[in-house]
Formats: sequence, structure tokens, C-alpha cells
Amino acid sequence: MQTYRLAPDDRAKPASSPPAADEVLSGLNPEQREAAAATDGPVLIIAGPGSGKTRALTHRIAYLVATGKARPSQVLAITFTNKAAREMRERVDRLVGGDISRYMTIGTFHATFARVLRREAEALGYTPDFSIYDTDDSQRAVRQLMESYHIDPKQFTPRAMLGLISSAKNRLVGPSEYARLAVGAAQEKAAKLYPAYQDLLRKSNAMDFDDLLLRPIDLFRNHPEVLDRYRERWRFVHVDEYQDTNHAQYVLTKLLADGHRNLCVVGDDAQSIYAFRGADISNILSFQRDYPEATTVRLEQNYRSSKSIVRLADGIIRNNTKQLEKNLWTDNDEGEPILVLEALSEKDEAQKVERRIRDLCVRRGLRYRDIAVLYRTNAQSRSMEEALRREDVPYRIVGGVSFYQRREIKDALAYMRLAVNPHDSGSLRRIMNVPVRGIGDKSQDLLFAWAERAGLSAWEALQRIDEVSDLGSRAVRTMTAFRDLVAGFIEAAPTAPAGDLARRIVNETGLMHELLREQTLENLVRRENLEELVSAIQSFTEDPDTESTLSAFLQEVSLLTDADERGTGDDKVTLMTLHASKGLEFAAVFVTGLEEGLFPLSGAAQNPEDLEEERRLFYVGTTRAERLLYLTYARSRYRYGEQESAVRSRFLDELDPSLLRTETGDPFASRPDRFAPRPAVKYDTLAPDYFRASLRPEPGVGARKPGAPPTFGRGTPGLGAGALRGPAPAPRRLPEEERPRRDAYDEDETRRIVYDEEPPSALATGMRVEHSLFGEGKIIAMEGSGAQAKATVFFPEVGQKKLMLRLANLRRIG
DNA sequence: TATCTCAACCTTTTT
DNA sequence: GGTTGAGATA
Repeated sequence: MQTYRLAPDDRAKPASSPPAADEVLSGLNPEQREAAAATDGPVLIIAGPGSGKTRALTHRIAYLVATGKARPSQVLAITFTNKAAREMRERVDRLVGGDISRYMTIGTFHATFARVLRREAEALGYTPDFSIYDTDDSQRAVRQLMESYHIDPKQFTPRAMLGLISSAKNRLVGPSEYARLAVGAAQEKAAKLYPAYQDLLRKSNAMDFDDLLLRPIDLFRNHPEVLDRYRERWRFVHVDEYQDTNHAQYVLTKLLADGHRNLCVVGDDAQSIYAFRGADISNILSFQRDYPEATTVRLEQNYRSSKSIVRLADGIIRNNTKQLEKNLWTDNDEGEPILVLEALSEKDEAQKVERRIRDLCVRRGLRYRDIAVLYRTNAQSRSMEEALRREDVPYRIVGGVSFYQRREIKDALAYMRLAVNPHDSGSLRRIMNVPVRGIGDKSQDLLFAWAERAGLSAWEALQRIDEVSDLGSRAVRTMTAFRDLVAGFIEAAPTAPAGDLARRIVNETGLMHELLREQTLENLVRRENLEELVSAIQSFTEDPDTESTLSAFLQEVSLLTDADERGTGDDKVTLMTLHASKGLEFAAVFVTGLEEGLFPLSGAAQNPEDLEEERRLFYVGTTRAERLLYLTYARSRYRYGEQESAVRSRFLDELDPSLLRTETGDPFASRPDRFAPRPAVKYDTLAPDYFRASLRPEPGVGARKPGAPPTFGRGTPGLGAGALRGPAPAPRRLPEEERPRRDAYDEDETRRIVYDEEPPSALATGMRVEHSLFGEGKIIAMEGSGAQAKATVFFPEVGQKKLMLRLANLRRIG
């Protein structure tokens, strides 16, 4: 968790005296130096991959402070991720000395303005304890609304509806304007939901991710004196990864910077990969129009990659039409040719990658942490994980389901949100019957409908439960019990230490108890997660550097992704999506799944703009590599539960073959004519099962009809893979799942395992241990002590687990 | 009202 | 392969 002070006293001298200005700039090349030292007026830094753009930005911040141009608190730096923010802080501290960065505002747009909103909530009619809804929460809300508006969730998914609303919000289009602009069935439905959705959020004292940007804009526009305060405070504004800002972020930046015009943005239009969530590349392209007096610096030298990688990447991006001309070059060695690996299936692909990884470590002396495996979709991580696990190669997955996204955690968090913000009807709905307490959907609907009619929040309606018509006596009874339970939490929230309250909630609601009912692997992990949540809350609120309330914790946590998690230090291979790899670098990189329909994704291949974004994504992926780059594809892949044949990606054939080698050492042969029209192939069902091909339309065949409106999110219904498929193969019997037999534990046994066992002492890294459910494994790391002691154990059978010793009952063996 | 079973449908990418 | 929704049953 990052430290943040609302009212820092940074006039106090930093621990060590600031270094001389030119000292801060040493170690930069002339262009970077120019960018860092241009501190008067707007600056645009156009920078290629690996050019040290974030570095230039960081040095600029240090330079501002060292020259006395800015006090630390006057610095605002917006990064793309929390992790980037943390790294920037560390570097600033190293450059300037001491812990100067704590006085600066460094963070993502969302985190920064969530804190602003916390301070200014009243001016907007919210309380500082407002809830933050993530995409999941928002989707639930939309789904709820769709029910009352009788919109069929099959025809229009909540996800798609929310997407439309969200993109309207990002463009600052309000509900009434959107209703005027809406074209087509989907948008008209969304136009109905939009005002209701906003209404629901406001009544719940809640904001979604978009609101975190929109409400500050409202604030600044309607309260000029507040805007002046923030302009005064943040005299120097910096935005990293500017190519990925959306319209709301653009407006926000402009509002803040227009007074003093000390705005420095850094970006690379070629690395814009977030258009799908509203990023607007024209923000960076029109910077010079908005700020004609801006200094523009180009960073074109690449320090990261070998010549062949830079040349390959340059070749990729030249296939795009809309691109600022840039001259990428590097002084680095020629390096090695890029290797293309062809595999039979995704399993084979994973195995080939895994072998290469071990080879790189054994023969080339790379460490695991120097290696990254990148893929287009999260689903692809599975086969890779299996292969690595089989050979005991340690790995870390970035992204995917993060800790705070897990169901049990979200349930617990919902109770806590409700405790600090009782009007949060979304959270109330989520947990009213969790764990199951006999309050069914029907009763809930009645309650919510009544609340709606009475203009009350669901919580207020619960206070007047006797007046709610049509409720059965049983429902009234269970709801009253629920109300009294939650009332206890609400009452305790303002005064009780947050850790205590969290523990109370986990215990008294029965969330924990529920997980004791059945002794499964799943439940054990869930219990440990709840324990970990409670201790996380404890340590957050005990930290003197942060605002130590439960509601502050809840707000911080809803903006956390696990890309941000600790443990960058340990030696593991990194697995992540191409999107998540932005800004990182590795000695060796595998870009996997280079197949038509996957990368580029099938939906994107039809639309030239989407295709260019996919290509930029490929560009981003390849430029993560310093020395070794591998491009892999499989000729068949398991998707939607069936093995489908695959064609290698067009991106491979766009590459300069002279830079590529195949596994046998032969040059790579491109097939430029691959996209010429071909007769549709028919596969009969007698073909070996794993080569059964889906009869997907060939690329191009399924393209949008000319003149038809663009479809958002989903393709044309009815033309999916299922429509043309032959008879389904006989279902394959899965081996009986290995579960502990229920009768292996009697009541006493269960309790003993969970509570009474002394924490096994004298466990240490490297020891082999046995776990009742996971089997045998090896301890990779230990942390914490006493009741909080945890061990990270690698189980060959199930993978890596972090276990609380108090609960896990580990036995040393061997 | 809760819980079980079966079938449809599904997948981008994320602050 | 996994999830989610509908329908049947206790």
C-alpha cells in the first residue's frame, strides 16, 4: 500500500540535502537530458520503446526539486499502474535522497482522484465513505436494472450495456444527451439504463471507475475555487503513457494544467493498446495544437533491445498506416535471430516453451526472473502453467483473478462497505443471502421494489420492514435478523479498530463458518484468504503513514490490481497478457499463440482499426525483449472445450524473414498469399479427435456486411462456432476427482485440525512437507511469525500455494 | 425457498 | 473447459 499525505509539510528539509541539479541529470543522453531539463511550459516527449521515457520523466521530477523550481508537494505525476507509481517513487527517492517522494502525488488517475474525491466529497453530495464499484459490481447493478426494465440479458448482455454506458461516460456524454444520440437497439436500451444506473450509484453513495474521473471534472467545473486550489497545489503536472488516456482523463489533465501550463506528457502512439476502454490516441496527436508553445522532444534511441529485435519491431509497426513517423535505432549488438516455434497443440507449445526456458537457465545462465511468457488472453495461461508445474519451474502469473477479486473476499468486503456506507444497496444486495440465510430472490425483489417506490435506500427500507407490503412472515423474520446483524457492524464502524471489526464480520456473518462445513481444498484456500484479508486490514490500519480507516482501506483496495503485488524479488518466470507487459522488460520473451483468430483475435481481424491495435500489441510484446525473442504458435488449440485447428498468424508473415529462424535452424518461409480466398475446408468427424477442426468461417467470410452498423463486443448471433459443427464427440470421462472422503473427518477431528494444533514450528525454506489435501511439496518461502506465519509451498500436484501455518497443518517429511 | 442437474453460451485486453 | 440460467424436486 502506498503512503500518502493529504497535508504534507514538505517545507521541512529532506533528510539529506538535495543534490546539485546537474548531478540529477547525469547519466542521461542528450535528448533525455533535454526532456528532463525543459521545465518551463508544456513539454511533449514522444518516445519509442526502451528509450528510457519514464526515466526521463523521473529525472525531470528530481530536477524540479533539486533546482528549487518546485516543492515536492507541487509535483503531480500520473502513471499507468500502481506498480509504475511505486517504482517512480523509489527512483525519485534514490535520485534526490531521503524519502522525498512521500510528499509528492504519484499514482494512477483513478487512485489520485479517488483521494481527491474523498477530500472533496461533500461538495458533490457524497460522503467520504463512498463505495467504489469495480466492473463486477457495476455489472451486477446493471443486471439488476435490466430486470426491472424488462431487457433480455440474453439479447443484450449486462456487460455490453455497461460497456456502452461506460464509453458514453468516458466521452462525457450525459444520460439525456446519450438518449438523443443513441442509434440502434442496443444503444437505445443502454440509453434507458444509463440514467437509472447513475441514479442507483448516487443513491448508494457509490462511484464506478468512470465516476472517479467524471466527478472531479464536475467538481472543477462547478467550483472554480476548488480548481484554483488544486492548480495552485500541483504546479507541475506529469502524465506517463499519455497515448492511453481517454477523453475524461484528457479533460481532467487540461483543467489542471491550463492555469500554469506546466504539463509534461510522455507517450508513444505506436504503443497505444487501450482503445477498447476509451483511450483516445488523438490526445497525444493533438498535444501540439492544444499547447502550441510546447517543447517537443523525441527519444528514438532504444537502450533495451538487440538490433535484430528493434528491426523486427520496426518492421511490425510499419504495416500500420496511422502512425507518427519515428526512427527507432539502437547502439546495442546485432544480437541473435528471432526464433519461430511451431507446435502441434497448445500443450506442445507450452512444452516447447518450458524446455527452452530450462535451456536458457542451464546453458545461458539466465535466471527465471529474466524470462517472460506473453499471451493474448488470460485463458492461455492454463496450459503454460501445467507445463511449468510439471517440471517444477517456478512462475508467477500477473493479472487474472487477483486476490481482491475472489468471491469470498468480495463478499467480506461487501459487508465491510455496508458497515461504513449503509446506503450501498449494491453491496447489501450482494450479501443479503450470503451465506445462505433463507432470504430468497423473491423477497429481496419485494424489498428493493418497495424501497424504490418509497425513495429510500434498501437499508432504510429494512428499518421499516413491517411496512413493506407482501412480505411473508418468514421473510420478515429472516430479514430482521439480517438487519440486526448488520446494524451491529454499522454501529461499531466509526469507533472500533478496523481489524477487530473485520474479524467480527468474518466470524459473525458465518462467512468463515460456512467454509468449515465441508473439508475441501477449495474451502481451505478460501479460509486462508479470509484470514489474510483480516491481517491485511490490520496492518493497513496500523500503518501510521496512511489514513488508517476501514473506508480508506476499502477504497484503496478496489483500485488495486494484482499486477501490483509484492514479490518481484523472487526468481520466477513471469506469465502475463501482452497488455499487462506494457512498460516491462525481460532478457528473454516468448510471445505465444500467434494464430489467426487468437492473435489477432477473430473479432479484430475484420476491422482495420482493431487490427492495427492488435498489431501495436504485437509491437509492444516484441519490444519487451532485450536479447532473446521467441514467437510461437500451435497448429491446433483447445478452445470452447474442443480442439480446433489453427492457422498461424498473419503477423508472422508480415515479418522480415531474414531476421527469423525456425527450430531446425532453417530460415523462416513466409506465406504471403495465405489470405487469398480459398475454398472452405470440410472436416469429417472421423478425423482423429484432436485434429477435428471447427468449421469457422474463413477469415473474411464472416466480415460485417457493408453498411451494417458496427457490432460491439459480440459477433453476429447464430454464426458462432456451434452453428456449423458436426455431431459432438462422445463426452470424455474425466478421472474421478480426488477428494478427501467426507467420513475421514468427524467433528472433533475437524476442529482439531483447524484450531487446536500448535503451529508447526521449525519449518524453513527448502524443507519438504506434506499437506492433508495438497499432498507433498516443498517450501519456497516463509513469512510472518506467530499466528500470522505463512509458508509458500510448491506442490507438484496442485502448484504453488501460500498457506497460513496456523491453519494448514503442514507436516515435515523426508 | 434451496438445491440439484442439465444445457446453452461463452472469452478479449483492464484502471 | 467453465460458468450461468432455467427447470424440476424436496
